[in-house]
Amino acid sequence: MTTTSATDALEPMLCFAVYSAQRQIGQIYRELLAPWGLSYTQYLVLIALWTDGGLAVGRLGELLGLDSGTLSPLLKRLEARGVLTRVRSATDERVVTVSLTDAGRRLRDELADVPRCFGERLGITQQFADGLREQLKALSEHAAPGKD
Amino acid sequence: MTTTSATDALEPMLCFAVYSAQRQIGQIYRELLAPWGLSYTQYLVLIALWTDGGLAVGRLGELLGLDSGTLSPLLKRLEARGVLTRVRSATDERVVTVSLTDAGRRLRDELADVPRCFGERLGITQQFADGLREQLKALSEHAAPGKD
DNA sequence: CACAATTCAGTTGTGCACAATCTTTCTCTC
DNA sequence: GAGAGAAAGATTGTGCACAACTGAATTGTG
Repeated sequence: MTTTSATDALEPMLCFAVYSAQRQIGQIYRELLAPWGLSYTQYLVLIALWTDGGLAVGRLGELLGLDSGTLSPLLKRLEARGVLTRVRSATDERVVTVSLTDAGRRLRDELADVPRCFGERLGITQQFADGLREQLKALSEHAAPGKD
Repeated sequence: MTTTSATDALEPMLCFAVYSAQRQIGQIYRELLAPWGLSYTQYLVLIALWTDGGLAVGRLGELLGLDSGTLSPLLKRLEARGVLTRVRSATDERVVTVSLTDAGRRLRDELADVPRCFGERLGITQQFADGLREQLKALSEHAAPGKD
């Protein structure tokens, strides 16, 4: 018995646990956001913009940890959908400022239930979620490049 | 003061913590695996095959939680690199069995240090890693679709 | 046996993530 | 103010993840 299976090799790896959890979470959000045709990353961008209107692309990238290679096409798609506008700054022509349209602001109300639905789908207590989040934050801080 | 910034909206979200952690982990593996030109997912496939030689594509997918849409091209690339072979089963022509070549088995030794290097880069204790892994596992089990 | 349903892998299409590169604009220094 | 360097965003190219579909092989049922 207990023939060594590949499961035994993968299961003890922290990285695999994070990788799997992230993909399951992505799956839940995919279902929750499907009615609006939004991806998880697009949802994160909206959250940022609901709080801070008029963000530069670079600032948005800092907040989400994404570069222009990811954000540029993503923002273009959201603009094409009429959710936001991309306007080149008058004072610094290099900067593009991203702002929500009325439709984009309306999404805030329409998507108001998403966090609650996500919590229900996970079925964990707030304490558990907060504890896990704190530990992941600590992990991220350790892993951070620590710019020499 | 304390003008509400988008950071305050993103930081309390567990999903964002997992998302960020996963991408940081991916970054570390990208650097560690760069000398071999392997992606993280390719590395996971190798781990599975080092333990269980001769896996069907479907079984590999079960282990990693990936479908053929992801695995087929990935395995094709690894086959082109001479790391593994894909052979259609004689007893059931639908099944393709994936096996390591000698070169693929040699990678096991060459990559033996990767887990240790990863642990060092994270700079956390084994206890912390294990605790986190257990919690993520619990999260995944809660999140699992629970096939009705 | 026939044939409907299922299974397995592959393919297609979309979007994200990231490295590398490019262009434009700005800034700094002389 | 001219030119070197930096900064901001876009573009290109690669690979992963996943939905949807295709085609071939197998299984189950009558």
